[in-house]
Amino acid sequence: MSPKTRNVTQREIARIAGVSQTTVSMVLNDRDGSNVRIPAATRERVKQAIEQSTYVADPAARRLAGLDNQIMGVFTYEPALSPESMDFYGPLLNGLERAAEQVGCDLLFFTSSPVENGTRSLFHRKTRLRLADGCILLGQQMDGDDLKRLVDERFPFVAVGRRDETTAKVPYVGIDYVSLTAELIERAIALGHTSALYVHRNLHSPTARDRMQQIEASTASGGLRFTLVAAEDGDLTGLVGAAAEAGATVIFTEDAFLAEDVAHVLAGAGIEVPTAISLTALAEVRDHRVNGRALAGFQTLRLQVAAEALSLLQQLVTTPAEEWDDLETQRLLQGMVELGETLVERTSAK
Amino acid sequence: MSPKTRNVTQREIARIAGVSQTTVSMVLNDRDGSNVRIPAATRERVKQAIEQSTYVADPAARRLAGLDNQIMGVFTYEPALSPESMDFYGPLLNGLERAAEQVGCDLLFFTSSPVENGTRSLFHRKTRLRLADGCILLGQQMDGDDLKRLVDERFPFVAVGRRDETTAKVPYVGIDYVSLTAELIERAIALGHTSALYVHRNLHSPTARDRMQQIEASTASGGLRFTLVAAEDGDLTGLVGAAAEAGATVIFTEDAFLAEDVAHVLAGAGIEVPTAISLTALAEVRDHRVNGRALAGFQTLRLQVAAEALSLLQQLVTTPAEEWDDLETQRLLQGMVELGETLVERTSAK
DNA sequence: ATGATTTGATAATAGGTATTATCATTTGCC
DNA sequence: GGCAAATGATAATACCTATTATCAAATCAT
Repeated sequence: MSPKTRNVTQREIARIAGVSQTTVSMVLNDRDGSNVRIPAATRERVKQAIEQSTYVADPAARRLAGLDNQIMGVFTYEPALSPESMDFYGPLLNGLERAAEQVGCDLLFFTSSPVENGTRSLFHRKTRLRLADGCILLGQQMDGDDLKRLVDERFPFVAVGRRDETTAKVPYVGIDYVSLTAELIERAIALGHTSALYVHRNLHSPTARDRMQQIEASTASGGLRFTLVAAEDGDLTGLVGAAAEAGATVIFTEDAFLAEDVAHVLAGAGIEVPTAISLTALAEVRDHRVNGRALAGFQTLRLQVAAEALSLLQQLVTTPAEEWDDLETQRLLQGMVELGETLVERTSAK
Repeated sequence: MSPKTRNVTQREIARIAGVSQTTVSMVLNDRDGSNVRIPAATRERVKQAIEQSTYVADPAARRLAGLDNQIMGVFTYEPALSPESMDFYGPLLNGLERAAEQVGCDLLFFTSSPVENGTRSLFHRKTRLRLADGCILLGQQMDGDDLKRLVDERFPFVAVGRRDETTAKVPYVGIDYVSLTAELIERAIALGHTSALYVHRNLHSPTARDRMQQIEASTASGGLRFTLVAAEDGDLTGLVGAAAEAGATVIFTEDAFLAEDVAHVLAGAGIEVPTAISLTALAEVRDHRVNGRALAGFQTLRLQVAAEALSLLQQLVTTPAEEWDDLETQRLLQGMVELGETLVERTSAK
């Protein structure tokens, strides 16, 4: 068995071409100036030597020397590749992969990140974060301390989803839920609805606040009157009663799964969607169906969000930290309202 | 705005604890021997300093010094995160993620790898392969040159799926399709079948040969007589004729999708599955259904395959290349036959 | 008391790349 | 011919960690 083959280095190339390691580096990086000059002949000789060999720059050495490596970290606060997560992460990861292939960069998934005192943390004692040029953060809920520290350390990163709750200015790419919610409420009003239910889980995430803001605004301005129904861990008793009491003719839910649950509970009470009552999610609906009908809601173009996030991240990486303020680092993409077949004209008046 | 914070290094820790960088390194790695001794007092002082700080070892420097990093590369010959690929890659990636989290390692997806002269190559001029401790290779078809070079360079890697076509000994974890195929044929025989069709695509992949081997063996031994039907790009004209001519009472297909196509063509000819003819895939069937019935085939436990692959890879990484022969580097896992509801007792005799 | 050994710690170096500073040689000019 | 400037190339260094070699001081043995 032959001895372990050592990797070919610039020094090796230099030996072959009869120059110094410095010269090889200069040729590789097309460096040429008043201080360093390399005539075409020498340049060609070195290039030949490289071409003949299997030389590949050592990424570790490059990184140590402070250069970029076209490696972007990906951090998720929960497992991203499980079947259950696919509904949410799938399109994002798909978008990331496509964009990464496009621009020629690799993706480092921080699948380690052990659970420390309850929650996953990006900064554990063995984090390989610094190996990446930058990092994409995915997840509904993310740790405020992580975000703050990333900002403080001037580490290039982009969060997917709006994140302006913290004091630090967090770069993000998200969807404009405010506009979407407003638009869908408008639509319901145009269809003759005056009283609605909003079935939500918790109200702590930024997007939850976005929706709530519009819902409160609508109720305040007398556009569409909302009654809130909290569904703690999917508990929907009280739903039917609340609907009857409010005389609601349309139900908004926080997400598509909740909409399915709601439809199920309504069906149990003999209330048919959408003939008896309209139903719509204030979230991505993809191909969710209720009673065989396409659920109304949003189309959030997660593929584009992911691509935009990677693009922004690359800009951050290639821009010195002092000039980051010149970039638009907080970007909201416009989604689309998906009318579906479950949001229809007001039928039963009360 | 504060100046860019430099990362805290061992040198910095050393300065705080009043020792040398060497000592810090020794403490971190619990080094202690005849040559280097550190009294408990000093050791404690250094540990304190580290604890107080945010010190994290620089992975690039570690790598450059020839150490491992708990980073495993993942290479796929096609996009792995697209919805279309999910059927095949999904369970594998899920298994990888779980196993990686378990053992605390990160996954570096080589999503760059541009297309060079027709096919994707692991070894392009900017490959970041060496940044990983080892690499998992995924994909139905993989490049023989890549495999050979990996073996030659003694780079730790594991292929998912049997790979013994090449001269070099490729470490792999796969499913024993030979046993599964044999078992399913036995089952068909026990159900009274004597003549079968095998509908296949190409016959070049290793698993395709596995299946074919058993099919030929069965035909030769007079167990179950097979007639081959090639479905070039899904073209299934000739299917019905071949079935009639051979008097086949059961159809085997190369994969589940092909089984669905076959069922469709049969239905078009007024032949019902499984009442008129039995149908089974020689591949993973998961929750594929034909005429509302669970398709017969295999259960290949891809989650376990992925976990086993990562486990083997870790063994390779932590074992010097000279001793690799002592490990079982070619592993076949036993899958399970999934009887389903489309492989039934022979009905129509011919 | 003095040579041998143990103890505690560090200087020096490797690993591969990029950059800065430096140097020797050649060319240009009058 | 002699000095300034341009040219071609390299030595030295930084990046950070792990390891090997080295060294001074303290302890031991006789």
